[in-house]
Amino acid sequence: MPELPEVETTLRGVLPHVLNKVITAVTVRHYSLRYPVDNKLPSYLLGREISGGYRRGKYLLFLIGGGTLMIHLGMSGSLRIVNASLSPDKHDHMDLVLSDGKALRFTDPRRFGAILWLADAPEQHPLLHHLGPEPLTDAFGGQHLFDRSRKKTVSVKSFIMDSHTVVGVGNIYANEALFMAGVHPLKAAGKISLQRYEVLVTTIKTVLADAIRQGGTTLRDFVGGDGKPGYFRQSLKVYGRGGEPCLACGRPLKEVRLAQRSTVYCGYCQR
DNA sequence: ACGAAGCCCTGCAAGC
DNA sequence: TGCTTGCAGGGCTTCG
Repeated sequence: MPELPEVETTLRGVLPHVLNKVITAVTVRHYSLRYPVDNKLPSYLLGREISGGYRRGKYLLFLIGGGTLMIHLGMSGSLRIVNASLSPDKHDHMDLVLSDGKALRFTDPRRFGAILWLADAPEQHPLLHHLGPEPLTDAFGGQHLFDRSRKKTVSVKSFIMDSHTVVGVGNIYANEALFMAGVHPLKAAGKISLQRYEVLVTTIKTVLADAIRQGGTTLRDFVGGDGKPGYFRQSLKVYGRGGEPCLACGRPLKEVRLAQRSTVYCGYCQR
C-alpha cells in the first residue's frame, strides 16, 4: 500500500528510465480504475517525449508534450520499468512503451489507482488545487496545523490525514506520528496547543523521512518466502500492535476504528 | 460549512 | 476442503 514514501521511491526509480524517451506505443488493458481511463489516451501520448516528472502529494505527474499524465497508485498500485516484450500479468493495466524497448508498466490489483490526462496546468486540476502543503517542506509547520484547526471538532487523526490539511500522511504513519508525539488520536483538532502541534509536525516529518530513507518499505510486500516480516514492520511502534504492550509504558495498546481506519494508540502515553 | 459515513475493488485470512 | 464473511485502505462523494 503505497504511502508518500513509496510514491517518492517509485518516482526516483522510474524517472531516470523515462526521461527524454519517446512513447512509441500505448496499451491500456483495463479502463475502469478509480476514474475511467480516457480512451483517447494513446492519441495524446503517441510519438511524444517525456520531458519531466514530479510528485505532488501521492500523485505522480509526468510532463508529456505540453500536457501532463497524472498517476495515482491508490493502495495497491505500482509502476515499474520492464522490457516491453515481457508478457503482462492479470493486473497490469497499462504499458507505455518507450523508444529504447522498455516500458513503463502500471499494475493495480484493487484498481483504486488512477490514470488521468491533464491538458491544462496541473495545479488547476480539481484533484490538485485544494491540496495542502508537502509535509517535508518548510511550508508545513506547527503554526499551519494550529491555524487551520481552530474551532474544529474533528479528531486530530482525521485532521492530519485530510489532504486539504497536509498531503501524504496515510493511516500507518498517522498512527506512528501521533504515538511519537504523545497525542491522543481521538482528541479534537481544535483543542491542541501550538506547542503540541510543533511536536507533531516534527514526528510526522521524522516518520516520513525515515521511511523514504528505507526505500519506502511497507508491510505486506516485504514478507519473504521464509515468513520473516520486513524490517520496517518491526520498526512500527503502534500500527498492527493493538492489544500488545506499549513500548513506552507496557500497558496494552488500544485499537479502535476511526473513519473506517484502524487506529492504535496508548491510552496512557497519548493524551 | 462541517463532520461522519459510504463507496470503489481484489486478495488474503479467519471462521464455519 | 471449500465456501462465506470480514478486513485492509486513499480519497472523493454523499448524506445528515
